[in-house]
Amino acid sequence: MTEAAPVQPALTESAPTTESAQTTESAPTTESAPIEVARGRRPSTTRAHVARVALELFERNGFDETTVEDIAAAVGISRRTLFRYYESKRDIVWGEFAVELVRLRQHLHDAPTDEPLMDVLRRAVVSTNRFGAGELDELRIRVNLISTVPTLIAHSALRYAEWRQVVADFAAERLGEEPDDLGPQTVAHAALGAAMAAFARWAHHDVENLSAEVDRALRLLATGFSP
Amino acid sequence: MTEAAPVQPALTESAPTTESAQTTESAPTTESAPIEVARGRRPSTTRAHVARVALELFERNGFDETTVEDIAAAVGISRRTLFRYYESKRDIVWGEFAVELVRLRQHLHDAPTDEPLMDVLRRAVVSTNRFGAGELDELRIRVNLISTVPTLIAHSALRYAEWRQVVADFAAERLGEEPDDLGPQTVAHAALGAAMAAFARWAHHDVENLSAEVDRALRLLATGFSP
DNA sequence: ATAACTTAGTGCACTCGATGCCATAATGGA
DNA sequence: TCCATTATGGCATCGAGTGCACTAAGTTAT
Repeated sequence: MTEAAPVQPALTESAPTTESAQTTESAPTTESAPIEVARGRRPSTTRAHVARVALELFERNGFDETTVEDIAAAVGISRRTLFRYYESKRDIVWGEFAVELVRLRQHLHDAPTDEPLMDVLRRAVVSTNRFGAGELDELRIRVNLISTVPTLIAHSALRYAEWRQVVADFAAERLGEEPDDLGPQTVAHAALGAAMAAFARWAHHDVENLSAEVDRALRLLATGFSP
Repeated sequence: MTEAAPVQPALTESAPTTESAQTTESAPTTESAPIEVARGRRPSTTRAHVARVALELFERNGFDETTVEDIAAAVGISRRTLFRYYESKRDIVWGEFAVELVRLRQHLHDAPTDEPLMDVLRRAVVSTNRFGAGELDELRIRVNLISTVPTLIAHSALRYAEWRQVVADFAAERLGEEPDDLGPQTVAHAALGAAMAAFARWAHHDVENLSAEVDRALRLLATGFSP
């Protein structure tokens, strides 16, 4: 009955208030790539805006009660177009998860090789899950949905599998094994579990500091539960 | 990309070969209940038979490629009736998981109170996941599906949440905390992770002994990954 | 035997998420 | 202006579920 999202993305872009999109957000700051000028028809909205509108509907009326049609209408696009912004209705709740994964992988990769495995892991997870005060409200909504709505609990398994892969790859390198071996896999699964537990408690209970909770959970894991 | 089912049920009933169901399987051996005689129309098939037929189709043509219509036709019942045997197409793959959960809870409950937490847990998980030689083939198919097909990977999260609840309840009692507290939750998540990792390796790789693998994973967990 | 009750099976209509296809709109560049 | 490019939108279709009303096949009581 208790689930959570160990990683959650923040909102980045701005929300078009009027249908007429601002000409401001034209330059995509993709580093180390030739500065291509936007060609073709401009998108009429952004992923972030779609997410914001959808989350509000989800919170107000419930996830299952909100149809894709409803969301599309609220955003001001067609149902078909909505599916071009997000692969599925469920994915809206996960936002820019893929970006988070890249950050996590980078963190793990950059850690000093003499730092103990579980220490690196803990620092990396805590670090990639730092959020500004302005992001916390929406994050709570997301985490609450993900850990509460059956459809989303189910969907979460797919995202978590990706997260574990990142951790397993790292653990494999450290342990001198293959990512599919028992060691790396168990580390990945267990670390995910610890992080999920921390997130769930932060979202549902009276826990103030998310980072601290994640830190605690991963420290607990490193003890083997035998104090 | 790597998932697994920590617990999987065995087949129990027999498969009606002909449409005319055998009058043999009439007495439901529900222990400690008044021996009620079957009333009303007799079921035309069994959950186990449906599962067997469906799994064969899944294995041959793939899970997503097999429609509920296909399964119903192969079993010899209508689509509507199929949904009275199983809540969803996905649930067919999970078989009698609920029964397994009861067994696990019982095991944990019956353990001597002076035995260390992680020892009890390990023994219980290993014990509830012992399968006879005759069941292994079908179990492998189930586990392979569950850990491979995205739809099923997703669905697994719901079942795993139930499994964790059982473990968390037990851990909570041992640790003198609430099931929702960080300790029990982390134990539950981590234990599930370890078991999943073991199952995945058993199903996908050249691992012979499932029980031994589960045992190894849970021992590893108890070390805190710091050899 | 027959009526009454109980349980299982079925057909039908309908909702909703998702997807493929194709036409159309908007935009920058030649 | 015409072209290449990119976004949007409508439409048809599929497949999983679900609610409902009705039929079929049993058992029990009269």
